[in-house]
Amino acid sequence: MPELPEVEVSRRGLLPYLPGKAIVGAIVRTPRLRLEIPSGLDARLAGLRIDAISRRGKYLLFDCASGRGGGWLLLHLGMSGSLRLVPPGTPAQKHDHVDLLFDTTVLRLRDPRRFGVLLWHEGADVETHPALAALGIEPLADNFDGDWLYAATRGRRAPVKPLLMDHRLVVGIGNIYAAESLFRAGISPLRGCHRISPDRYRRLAESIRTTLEASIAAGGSSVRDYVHSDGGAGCFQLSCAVYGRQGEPCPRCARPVRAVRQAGRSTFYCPACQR
DNA sequence: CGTTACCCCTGGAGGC
DNA sequence: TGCCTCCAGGGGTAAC
Repeated sequence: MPELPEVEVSRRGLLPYLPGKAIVGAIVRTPRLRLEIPSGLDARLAGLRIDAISRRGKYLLFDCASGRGGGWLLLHLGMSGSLRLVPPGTPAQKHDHVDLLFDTTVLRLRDPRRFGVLLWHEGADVETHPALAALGIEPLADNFDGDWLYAATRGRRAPVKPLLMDHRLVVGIGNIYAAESLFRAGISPLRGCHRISPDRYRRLAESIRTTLEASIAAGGSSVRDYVHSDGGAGCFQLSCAVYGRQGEPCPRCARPVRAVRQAGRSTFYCPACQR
């Protein structure tokens, strides 16, 4: 479920509760996620304090670097991961793999498909961690714009959609927001990135930014619910224009939305509105 | 470089 | 009711 907006909404949902709190311990029920959770996490975390929670791409970064033996907790929610805050003693349900224990609350990670990742980085310089070092630009950063995209795609010929989803180039854009951003920009997902003008790249960068920001804002309206409930509220708050709508009328021209397969993923677009 | 296939996992939907 | 196949919002690797 999580692309950048969902991760950011989760982060904001935790901000009122966790920073400044001491970690009492950790319970790892299932060490085998996509990568193995480092052993001894409980001993390593106990006594550390979470000073801040940041985000890099789809990674949530818990800054526990201030104390002796401190470092950073890196969390990727994969395809099906979600976080919730529950009262201490709340029984774990199926797929509740990890608890971070605080004195008055528990941060619980649920991830049915176990494509998530939970890693520990010793020391303060988290950006050097291998999972983060090769990541591309943040699409909500000030220096991300059409000119940047245009320059970054010179010398490449791949279709634009798989490129948008390549986190070595731009982070955080998954299958849904790639499709929605391209629809808003009027660009075909099949178009080679070398055949898009600077003007159209500007429009695309703007579409990416506004799509992500609108989604965060929509999820943000129910941040508490997202983190505190056991439902998926916070996702899908914005209806999609083309994603998942194969055969349905395009919201702009009413011709049927088409589905194709690119790089092993479903792509939805309007062949009339997107060129 | 770009594309494809396959891997990690579970669960839901739909066909029979 | 079961059993089968396909699909899913992520990402890594290897092969061609």
